[in-house]
Amino acid sequence: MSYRRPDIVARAVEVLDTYGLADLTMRRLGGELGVRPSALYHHFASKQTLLAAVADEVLARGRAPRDTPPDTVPDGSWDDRVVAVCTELREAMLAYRDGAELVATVHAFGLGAAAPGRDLAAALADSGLDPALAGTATRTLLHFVFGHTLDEQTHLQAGSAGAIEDQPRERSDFAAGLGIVLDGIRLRCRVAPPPRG
Amino acid sequence: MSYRRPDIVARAVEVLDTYGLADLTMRRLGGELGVRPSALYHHFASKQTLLAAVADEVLARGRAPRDTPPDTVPDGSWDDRVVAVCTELREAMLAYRDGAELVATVHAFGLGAAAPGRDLAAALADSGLDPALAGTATRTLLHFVFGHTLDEQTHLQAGSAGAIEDQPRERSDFAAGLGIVLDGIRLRCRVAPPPRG
DNA sequence: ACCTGAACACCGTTCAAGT
DNA sequence: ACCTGAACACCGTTCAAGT
Repeated sequence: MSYRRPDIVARAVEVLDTYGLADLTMRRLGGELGVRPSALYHHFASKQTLLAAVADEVLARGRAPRDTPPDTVPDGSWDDRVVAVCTELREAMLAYRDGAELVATVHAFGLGAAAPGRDLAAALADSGLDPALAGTATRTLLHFVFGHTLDEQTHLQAGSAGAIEDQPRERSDFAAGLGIVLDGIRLRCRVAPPPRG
Repeated sequence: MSYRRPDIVARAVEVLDTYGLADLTMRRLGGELGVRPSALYHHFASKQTLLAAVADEVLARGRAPRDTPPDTVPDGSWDDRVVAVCTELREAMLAYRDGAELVATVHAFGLGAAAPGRDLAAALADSGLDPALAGTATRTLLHFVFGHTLDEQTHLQAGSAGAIEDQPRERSDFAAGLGIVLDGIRLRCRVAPPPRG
């Protein structure tokens, strides 16, 4: 049974948060679990597969509890939902050391971390945009959130001293950047020209 | 004299393009140069420093020849120049295997690849945007170009077979995504409402 | 100044063999 | 089914010693 997989992933999250992504090695994780590194290959085909599972776990933990059942249509306007998904994604990655680097890498290589993209696509499906443009918009939003949060976390972790005054600047920068992308999208989903005044 | 540094970087670009970023190791590069790996540490303090130099070389080679002297104000409207810088950045990274991964990583860690950011900031300085927003806009554009091109190059290199039909789809997707971000920026730099008609 | 030789402290992955 | 033991083919980096 794949019954120990969750335990291995949970330990891997601990190692990630404590020592960083560079020190999350198969040998170190094995040592932490009291097991030879080769034993891990009975549960995961490769290190990349393991990292994908860790990225998905980080995202799952950062997911706000939804009071609506899974197959209910989410409430709120499509753009409010886009902001919610992007904000949640950023916060999920910031919650663990090197979280942004891990999730962005796993996503870039197509191994996992696909949930935020699905959520964004679902929200944009209600925007009235044609499917091709909605796909472009989804990817553009993801690139923004990944890129911004990677920068933010790198700078945050670089100087633990100056982190106190960097945090608010970056926080508003996230909102401002997201606003830029979102307005560009909004401009394309009105069939009629925007109302003047 | 640092007279061999350019030779080392040139060889490193060859190794990158032939074998990929994962195989661009100090040991392999040393072997390619007929030298022990430890000899490289007389020219570069670390592998990261070397990679930064390689990234800057890739960007320099992709730079279109400018017929204007360095300290001349570039011609064209600010947004045309933004499109030019982003297009050139994408093409420079696509010109070498794993170019996007290399340049994006070096930039994220703040080790190099700073020229495109400077060029974008210079263009946006003429947009009438206030400096803080211009900084946000610069970073948002960079995140888009890095993220898009990383995706594009990964998919391009994954299937060499289907690359023929993927290329045009991605090419127009780049223009479309850039258009979204650029329109969001334009919306913020008009003090007066846009002229109707 | 530039490079060698040799070492240090690691990696991911495979696989026969044990239980 | 799950893990050990041992190996294979590598890493980045340091540093005394050579020329």
